[in-house]
Amino acid sequence: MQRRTQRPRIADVAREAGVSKTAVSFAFNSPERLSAETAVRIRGIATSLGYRPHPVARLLTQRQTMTLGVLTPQALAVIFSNPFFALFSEGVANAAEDLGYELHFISPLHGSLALAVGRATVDGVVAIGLSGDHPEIQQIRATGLPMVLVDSDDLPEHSSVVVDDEAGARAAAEHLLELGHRDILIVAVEGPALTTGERGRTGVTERRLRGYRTALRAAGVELGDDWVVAARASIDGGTAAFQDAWSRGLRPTAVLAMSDAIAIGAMRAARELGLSLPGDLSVVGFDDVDLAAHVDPPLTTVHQPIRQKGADAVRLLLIEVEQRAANQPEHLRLETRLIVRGSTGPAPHQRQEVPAA
Amino acid sequence: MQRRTQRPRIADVAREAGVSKTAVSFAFNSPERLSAETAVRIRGIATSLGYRPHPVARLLTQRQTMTLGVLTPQALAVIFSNPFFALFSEGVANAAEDLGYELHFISPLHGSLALAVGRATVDGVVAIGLSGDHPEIQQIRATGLPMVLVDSDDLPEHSSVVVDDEAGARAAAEHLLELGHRDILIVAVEGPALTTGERGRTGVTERRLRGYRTALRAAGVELGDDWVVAARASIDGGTAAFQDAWSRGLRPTAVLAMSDAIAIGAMRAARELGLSLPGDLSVVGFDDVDLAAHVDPPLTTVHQPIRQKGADAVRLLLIEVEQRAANQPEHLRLETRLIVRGSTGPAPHQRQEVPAA
DNA sequence: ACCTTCCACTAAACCGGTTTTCTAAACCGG
DNA sequence: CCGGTTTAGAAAACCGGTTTAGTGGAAGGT
Repeated sequence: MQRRTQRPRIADVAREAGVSKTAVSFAFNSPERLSAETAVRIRGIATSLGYRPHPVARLLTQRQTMTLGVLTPQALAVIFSNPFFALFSEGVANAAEDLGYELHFISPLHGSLALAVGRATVDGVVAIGLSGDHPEIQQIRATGLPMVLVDSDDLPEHSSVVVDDEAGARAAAEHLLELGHRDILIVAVEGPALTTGERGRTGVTERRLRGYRTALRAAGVELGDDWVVAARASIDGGTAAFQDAWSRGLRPTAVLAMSDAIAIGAMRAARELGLSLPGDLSVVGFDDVDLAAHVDPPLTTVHQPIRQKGADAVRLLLIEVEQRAANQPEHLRLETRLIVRGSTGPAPHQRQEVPAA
Repeated sequence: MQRRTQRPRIADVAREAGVSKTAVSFAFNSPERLSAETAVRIRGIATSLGYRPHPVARLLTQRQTMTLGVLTPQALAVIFSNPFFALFSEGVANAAEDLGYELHFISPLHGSLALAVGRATVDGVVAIGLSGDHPEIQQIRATGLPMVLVDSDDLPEHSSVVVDDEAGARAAAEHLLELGHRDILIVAVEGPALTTGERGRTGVTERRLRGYRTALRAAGVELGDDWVVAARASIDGGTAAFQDAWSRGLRPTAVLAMSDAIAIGAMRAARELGLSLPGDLSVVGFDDVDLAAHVDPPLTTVHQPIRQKGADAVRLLLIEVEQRAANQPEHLRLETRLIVRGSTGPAPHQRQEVPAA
């Protein structure tokens, strides 16, 4: 009654072949240390037994996993529904693959990101959207894992890659102001940053908001508190946010959206309310995902080099991973630029008076 | 000159605390087996030393990694640029996360998918687009790793999730035929299936092609060999393919594209050639990604439940992973359905005569 | 014939934990 | 005060490989 229907171990192969474990290991990893015939014979027996080296066991001695982690403070399901993240992953994957690394996605496990990081068998992580005020940041850093921050640079000891969100946002707002808009609705990405009030001054949302505000203030435009709303980072989120603002009586002539998905959702909501684009309403997005150029009307948006962020982050990470020296962290800031397409136009001369939905 | 600047091991903590390795292990994993004060003291010393259990070492004894692999025959960079895959990942991630599993993406390593699978430390894999005639399929199966196939069901021993591609394609073609189209260009997804001629009868491309052909044949429409072209599965790929067909003198009144991205690319190319949509050219896509409803004109396409495919695949995989019994493989076939939007319309009455670009 | 070198392979240590088995002391009822 | 049960922790085996440090015999040089 042997319940040993397990997978064969190296010792089983060794016994069957009448050699030592060492010889079997050599047959797989350094066949030149064995006579050709022995190596072939051992490998033959191994395959006939269905043996393959246990990947975890070999990881234990080879001190690296050849795997990179992508750390996300949100659930993966949220992340993958975000086209921004798909582009970012593309950049990461491209760089990682070139260098022979695989990718492991790390998201909060049982609610704890630190726990997930602690369990992860990776050589280093690229953390996207992890800011210095994350509640578990200390524990995460305590793992000692090489880490590169993306879209956050408030942990100077870690290399980072950010884009100039503030300048991009400012350009977006200035564009609308030049077109004569004064009643501008800002739709932010919902997240801890907004809901915790003054904390989280370091996130993407805050930087973009600061850019918008700077431009508006410089133009002498008053921005009412309820003209800044939050939305889930999805098309539906944008639709809901615009509908909500509209139903609260707000009648913007332009929308500054913090992501393209939100912008597209807002456009949809506006259409459903009978508004014409960009005649009645101008919309500016952020990110310039592939989608942006293909919607109707093509979306005016702030371009940021998303793929490159991913690729650069991997590059910086590998500097740290591969040379275990105490190298200086590097901080990259990439440019953004406004891409004017068809979703923005001159402000209507008078406040529009369209029928409510 | 001690070059021991390594991370602390469990033995270091044990020595420092004056206890055995066992006690340290207990302090972390089953503190109830220690007196409360001892457990607290040990954990305190551990943190002060910066100790955390080595994740690989603990994987070796806990016989599972709580990680699922997503196996893709193509490079990850290709994969992530495909909106279809983002949706699929979303479904996979959602299901995996609910069950406490993390995700590891496995793509060919140094050109070999089997090598990558062999090295991967996962409890099972979801293989997307891996057909039975993949050159390394035997080696991949030899790993003995639980595996669920998506978009392929020609390995009966493995559970699988497919959609009714053929019926969907047929519906798409019939829709165009009913609108009076007879000159229909088919743009397939490029891949091994097409380039190897008759081999690979099992892939998505072949099933869809069969659906198109069945409908056309039933309507007595002749389909010239050069009216089936291949394109990279991207917007640009679709643009290039349509331009190429046009420059070869083809003048279709409709396009059957095997992915939404290709369809959108073809629409762009058509626009650039001065065609109006759907007046001069009707286009039908496949997949119904989020994007499809938001382009101009909204894309008529074949909907398939992509997220659900991912979620179902994980569900089937976990049945196999968690109960190591010899359970029966399960084969799911999900439905597709045609979504008619604005990109299709009646065929122009006479062959159009538009100026070449 | 003797010493050295090389070859092909083995034994044992090691990677860093977990788990099983065992033991000494404390506890407990009668 | 005695035998039996807990309790708290230690010792050793184990997970499944890789790597280091040998080792015996054959070949080569003189």
